[in-house]
Amino acid sequence: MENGKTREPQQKRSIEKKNKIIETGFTLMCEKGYQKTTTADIAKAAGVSTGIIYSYFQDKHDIFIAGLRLFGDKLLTPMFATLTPSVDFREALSHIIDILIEGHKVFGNAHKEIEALTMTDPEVSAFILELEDVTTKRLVSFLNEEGIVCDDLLERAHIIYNMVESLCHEIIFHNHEYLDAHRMKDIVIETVLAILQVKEK
Amino acid sequence: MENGKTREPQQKRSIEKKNKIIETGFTLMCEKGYQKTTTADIAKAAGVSTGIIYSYFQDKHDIFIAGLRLFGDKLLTPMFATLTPSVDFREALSHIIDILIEGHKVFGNAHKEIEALTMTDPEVSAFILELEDVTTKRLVSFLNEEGIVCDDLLERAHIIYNMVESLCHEIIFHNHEYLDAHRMKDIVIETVLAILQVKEK
Amino acid sequence: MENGKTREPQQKRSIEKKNKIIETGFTLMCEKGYQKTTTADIAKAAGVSTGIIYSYFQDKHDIFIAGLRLFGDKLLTPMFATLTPSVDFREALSHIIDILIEGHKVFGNAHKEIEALTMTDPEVSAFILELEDVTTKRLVSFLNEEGIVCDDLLERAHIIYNMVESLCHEIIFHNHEYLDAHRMKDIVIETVLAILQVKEK
Amino acid sequence: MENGKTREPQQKRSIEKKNKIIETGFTLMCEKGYQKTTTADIAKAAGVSTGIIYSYFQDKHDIFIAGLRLFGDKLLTPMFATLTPSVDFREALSHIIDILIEGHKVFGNAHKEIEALTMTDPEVSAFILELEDVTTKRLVSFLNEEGIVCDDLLERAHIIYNMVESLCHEIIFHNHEYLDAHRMKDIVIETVLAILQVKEK
DNA sequence: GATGAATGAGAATTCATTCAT
DNA sequence: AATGAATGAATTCTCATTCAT
Repeated sequence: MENGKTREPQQKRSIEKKNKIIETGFTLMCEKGYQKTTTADIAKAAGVSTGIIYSYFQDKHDIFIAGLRLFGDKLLTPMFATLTPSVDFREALSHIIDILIEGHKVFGNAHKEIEALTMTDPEVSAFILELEDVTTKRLVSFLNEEGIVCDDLLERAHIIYNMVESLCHEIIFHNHEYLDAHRMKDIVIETVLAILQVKEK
Repeated sequence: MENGKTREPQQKRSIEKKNKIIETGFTLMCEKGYQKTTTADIAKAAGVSTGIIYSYFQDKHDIFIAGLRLFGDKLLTPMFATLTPSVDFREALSHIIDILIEGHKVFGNAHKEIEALTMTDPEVSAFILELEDVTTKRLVSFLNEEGIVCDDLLERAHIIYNMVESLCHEIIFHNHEYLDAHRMKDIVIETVLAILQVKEK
Repeated sequence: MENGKTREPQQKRSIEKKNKIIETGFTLMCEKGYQKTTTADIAKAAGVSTGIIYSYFQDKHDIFIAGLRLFGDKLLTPMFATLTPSVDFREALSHIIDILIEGHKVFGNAHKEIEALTMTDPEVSAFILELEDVTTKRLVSFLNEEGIVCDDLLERAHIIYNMVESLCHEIIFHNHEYLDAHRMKDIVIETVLAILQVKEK
Repeated sequence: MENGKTREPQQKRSIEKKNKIIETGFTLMCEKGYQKTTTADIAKAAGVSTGIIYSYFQDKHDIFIAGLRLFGDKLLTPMFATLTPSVDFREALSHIIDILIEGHKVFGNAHKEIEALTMTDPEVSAFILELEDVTTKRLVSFLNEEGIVCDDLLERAHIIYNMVESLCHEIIFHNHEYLDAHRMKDIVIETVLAILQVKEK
């Protein structure tokens, strides 16, 4: 943790400043892209000097990782909170999707940027894989609790994960005019049920 | 088209050289990332001088776009060729997925890189949307030919498209150790059939 | 002296603190080099805040100068104390050399660093020249007391000074494996006597 | 040699440019000090862009090392050429000193700067030690040829080396007004003879 | 048409110094 | 008096692009 260069802010004021840098910096990186966001941009947007950034972070990359963790938590926490046993599974699924959409909005454009960095940056790669793992496995254990057990549940859970994720993207960015997001949501719910019911036979 | 700077090569030799730059450059960008690939890298890998690149392309970005078009075609052509009426739909689906996996291998890491650029670069964004549109719509018309007709077929086709895409990624990169790619393929086929059969009732 | 910015500490506590900064700072600068020693390094090593340094010193350079004066005195005082009339000149010379070696150890690497700064920094330059002057002249007056008088005694004294200095360096740092420091000391003593005896004829 | 970043100029024009950078850069570093000389300064003084510097050198330090080698040769070559058997040893000595003075003028202020860097920079350190070794050993073999043989000749040679060096400095910079350089030269010659004659007994 | 040396704007990072607390 | 967080000018180094040959 300690590297002799960066320091952990102790005072409330400084902690806020550090968080401000993470939030503003990460947001900027997600909006403009990692490469196109300069440390000067981040400093300006966060209302601090360039120097202070290097008191709290080793480099630009470090800010990105910090942002990743912060927003990763913001995404997972409410989602996991939703995965409680429920009488109406369909209803629960609909709710989970809504939660995920909200969570994804936090990341915004970041998702693509993060996935691109995944390819070249081992630290980002590790984080995003971990995120997918945790989510998939949490989903599996939830399904187990719901009484759904089968060999390939991990695979099914992952397919569901990807399907919900692309649904989120479509809903958030509405990239394709000819697609109706609400219809998609309904189809996804149907499909998820189909994926899981297959095994209930 | 003409901008007074770049020129369209007329001679066979020059056309080959231009294509070499596109292929080598695009491949490099996909492997190392757009930003981390320098024009010097591209020139060296393509066996040309840095200067000549600017005879054929306006800038680095232009090479990427050209690569996108070239490989877009390489991806779509064989895929579309496969979508011919068939007695065994399940068999056809399996074949399509295999073709797509092959097609995705061509892009390799590019996919993520391209999607990241999508966020900031309108030209890339337009291209990738166009690609998704063409694919989705072609899939829809194929399904229509197969006798599958319904209101939300576009949405269903898009969901299928995304599901197949993430399957491709998992198979190519095998990011998650705990997932069995072949099982995933089977589930995807099943699920696609489920998505489409719902409407056959 | 007063510049409206720095102040002369009155309290015992403050005087100690100022001296601590000079000693620690100067030592650090001599070990790591002037440029590579940051004010943060000095503050940390001296156990004070970076801010307080600027209460006692105008800038980093000022600390170096202060260190120079402090250690200059530490070097000269014992050396001069040794230069007392003696029956055995050779014995006295040997003792002087030992004293000088001790004195040089205090400076350590500083010597080179100081001499380098001499070239660009007038204040350092003036100080080091003054040091050499005082030493040379003190040596001359000592020699005079010993009955050695001649026109070019200043020049001879300076040559002796340089010879002893490079002997000190060799003994302290032992840069050249193939040189025997003790042999060198003997040769230097012999040579010094030779330099001076010439004039005794 | 090859590091994939810097390249060795092939064309006459480029070789001249590279040498210009070394000479101008090294001179500047010697005049203003290593740290105070920026790459921008060097580029400006050499009449080139900052970028081209990094085509030929890895960094600023690399330029310094290159300068060291270049001027090291300029110093040693004429000196070694002078060390030929001679009837009049005193005359030869006087000539050697003159040659060394000329050689040292090339380095100018560099000497002190180099010696300071010696303390912190292993590469500079290695170079300067090598230079001293080569010179000392060459002097010893010359003395052997002249018929001077004794156990501690290396030590004597090194003392002579240092004595001549400080003489050079005094003559070039004339730091101490009260010293007469010509008198010093005479004393040095006398002393050198004394150092060597001791062994002729 | 082709080359690759040269350019220089731009980015990350450092650190002496200041200043709010 | 003392602190140490904050500043921002200054510096090194990179690389897309140009241009003399």
